[in-house]
Amino acid sequence: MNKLQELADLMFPNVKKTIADYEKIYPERSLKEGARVTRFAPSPTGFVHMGSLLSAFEDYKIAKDTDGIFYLRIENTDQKRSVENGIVGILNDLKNFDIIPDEGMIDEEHSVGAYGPYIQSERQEIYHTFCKELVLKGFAYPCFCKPEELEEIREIQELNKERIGYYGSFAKCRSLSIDEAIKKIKSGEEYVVRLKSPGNFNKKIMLHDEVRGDIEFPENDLDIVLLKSTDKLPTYHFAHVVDDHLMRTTHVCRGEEWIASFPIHYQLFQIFNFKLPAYAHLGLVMKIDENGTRRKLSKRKDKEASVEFYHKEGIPKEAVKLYLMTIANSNFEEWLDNNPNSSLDEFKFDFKKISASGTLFDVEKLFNISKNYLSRQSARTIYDNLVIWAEEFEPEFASILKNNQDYAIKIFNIEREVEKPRKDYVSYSSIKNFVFYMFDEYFENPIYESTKISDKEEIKIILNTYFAKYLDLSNKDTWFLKVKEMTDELGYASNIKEYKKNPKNYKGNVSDITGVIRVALTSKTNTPDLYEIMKLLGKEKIQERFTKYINSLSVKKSKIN
RNA sequence: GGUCUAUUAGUCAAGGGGUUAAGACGCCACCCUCUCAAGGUGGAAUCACGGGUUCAAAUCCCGUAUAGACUACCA
Repeated sequence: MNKLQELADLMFPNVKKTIADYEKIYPERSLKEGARVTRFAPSPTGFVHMGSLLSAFEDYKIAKDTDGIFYLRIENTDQKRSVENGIVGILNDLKNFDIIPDEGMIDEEHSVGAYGPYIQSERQEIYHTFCKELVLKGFAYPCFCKPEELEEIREIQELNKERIGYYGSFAKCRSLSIDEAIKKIKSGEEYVVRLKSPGNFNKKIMLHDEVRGDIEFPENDLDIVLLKSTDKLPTYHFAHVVDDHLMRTTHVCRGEEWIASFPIHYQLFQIFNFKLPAYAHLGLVMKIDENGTRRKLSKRKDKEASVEFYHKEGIPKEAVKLYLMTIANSNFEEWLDNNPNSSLDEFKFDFKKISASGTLFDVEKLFNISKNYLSRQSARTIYDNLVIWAEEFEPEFASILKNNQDYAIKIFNIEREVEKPRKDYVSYSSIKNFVFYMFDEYFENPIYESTKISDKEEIKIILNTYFAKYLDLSNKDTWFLKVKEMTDELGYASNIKEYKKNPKNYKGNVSDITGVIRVALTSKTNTPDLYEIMKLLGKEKIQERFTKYINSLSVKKSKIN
């Protein structure tokens, strides 16, 4: 038996299969011409954040636009980062945005699809088979360097202003004889498995990126770690190459942070003689941090990075999706404008329209999209979704809504379901502030905003006159005519233009009058259409609230005196 | 330090040799209007800098600057 074989057997005693066996188990997919296979490959470290959601979404679209396959692979080779129920969490977040994988994990333990296991911790045997073959071919070797030694190498490199890394003459264990390696392993020394890189840093290679075009890199000459020491689980680089080859991924669409390791991945594909998939490196989602500089949106530090944040805010997921689409493909907004009634599935992604530069996450824009989205929903839809949201985040409001279903829907229908609907709700969480005054439960001790007319006696006259003689809700136009009539009678201008010309001739104008009525009924100076509000409130409540308002004024006065 | 990427208004961006340099969000003004939210009209605001190439450069080339990513037995 040759020495290399002995070493390989010692390192991987349990490997029974060969790469060729796996090639048979996972044959090339028979998909129609041009169909793309993509994947989303997160670590189960908790919620999906905006950046990865965007990337998942692009992967999904890129596959679906061609009737291809989109699958979910869980990258849990770093066991200490894994979080309980992390997979279900990811699945739920994706599902929430209608991203349903065709293959991959479906819960913490199970998966569907013929190219599994789809969780890396269960692919150990595969990685070892591939790695063993590398050892046999002289492309991988055990490295016994301790962390301190690596640190030392690094310090020397920094001191001499040399390139940092484990390569060339710095790669001590590379030149270890096979016998020595065997001896060390037998004596129980800890080791990692490293790539014996055949690359030359002074040689250039040209790699193609679907988003950025051709990029020139130096060849990789780093002896990167393939298998980690303690559990012999693969590193990202190695797992990526093995998995994406065996799962027959055609398009690797991932964040820009990976672009620097592209030469490593290319080299591994070369060594194995595997077909290189197409790569697309997406611009990162950024934010401005406290120091005023841009940085990658961070899962840990930025609350707005989490999908959960928008859920709490009550931003409809459809709006988040629309926003993601607008930052994902630059021509999406235009397409939406031209195809307002088409299904989003009809929009096709284009690599050329994916931005290469990082995008600042723009919450204002999201709010605007959300506002427009909500304005197009029916009152019933608003009601249903609001109740669902409120049950989770504002239970009291939820029960009020449920006890007054028909009434609530009528409220939401004010200036809705018309050609140019009202646009004031930006999120479910914002709705209560727009409608609370319609419910007596929230109108027990209203805080009245101040009006232009502040004299109590005058207010009393206005409200009493209005209630006694001019409260006619039979028709919006006649109602307003009545209001104008009263305005003139009380010495105010019913015509605002007229008033502006000669303000001295009047005590005020019609908006001052309606202002008083509005505040009396709602406590607010700004509300939707007064006529609609009064119709819903009804005569009895109007009277009640007028009285309440007038009383509140006297209370205030006596307090001041 | 090294490698790579990016750079068009406050933000997202179109445009890839000749354009009055699109559009969206935001901002401002006016119009409409019973108040808002809208809607309408208009406006301010952009090609990072320096050199080339060219009759002509935001666009091509070379530098520089700035920002970001990577440079882990994290992904």
